[in-house]
Amino acid sequence: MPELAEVAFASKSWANGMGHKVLQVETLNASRVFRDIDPGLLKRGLRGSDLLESKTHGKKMLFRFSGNRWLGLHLGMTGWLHREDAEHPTGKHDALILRQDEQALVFRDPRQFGRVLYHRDKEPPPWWIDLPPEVHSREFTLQLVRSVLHRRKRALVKAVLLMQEFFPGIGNWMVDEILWRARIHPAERAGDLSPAKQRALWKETKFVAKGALSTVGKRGGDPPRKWLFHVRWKNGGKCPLSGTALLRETVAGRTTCWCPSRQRLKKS
DNA sequence: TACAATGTTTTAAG
DNA sequence: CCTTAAAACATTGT
Repeated sequence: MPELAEVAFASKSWANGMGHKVLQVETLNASRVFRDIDPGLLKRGLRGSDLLESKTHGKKMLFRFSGNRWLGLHLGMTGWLHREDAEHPTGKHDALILRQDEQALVFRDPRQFGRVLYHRDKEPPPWWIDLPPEVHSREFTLQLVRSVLHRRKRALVKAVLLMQEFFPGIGNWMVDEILWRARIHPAERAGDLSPAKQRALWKETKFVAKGALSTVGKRGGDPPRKWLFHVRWKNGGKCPLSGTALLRETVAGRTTCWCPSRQRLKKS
């Protein structure tokens, strides 16, 4: 589920826990989400500390606790945050539970592609510095997009949009939404895009990111009505703009949906 | 049964 | 060393 806006929304599930002490920590030690850290260290580190602040960047989440403790989370493919009752019984896929007075803050991830990081230091963790500009920020410039498309000129544009070091937070459905709006075929080579298409890619990336954040990011649920999102998940959909039957095929290893009349592949 | 699922990392090859 | 493509990871639902 989680791309840019879903991550922003999910992080709010723990908002009620801000300013409250963590009384107990439970970790599902066998879960692959702990592949980078010792869950025992995390457990001892967070017990007794206060949850102070949360941030997101792309698909990454960072939680700051008292005592110079930091928790990093990535939701992977099936991860999500939940706020449960204080008496919440530990579930099968509850990888991490922070138990507070009034509630239990849960990180649940059945498929375990998510990730838990822990850091203890006055300064933010090393994995939270030197992050690329958010795609909805002023620093995400046309010039930056052009240089990325040039550096990855032989790769398919679909694959390039999925690279988190350049387009943090953009995931599979957002790429399809962006390319559909920009009228770019997903299997086009990044270096083959005309200057006009490069600009369209930049502009629609910002549009989709901001649009998703102001809808999905605020209230959860779905993006606006006329978006490709609503028709991209199964075969038989029609383009909301042209009415053409949409195509669904694997491009760059991911299921991809596009409109063959709006998004044409330049013949080589 | 077999395949696909809103993601990253590792491995291999060029 | 850089770039690109494919496999791997683990579970659930259709």
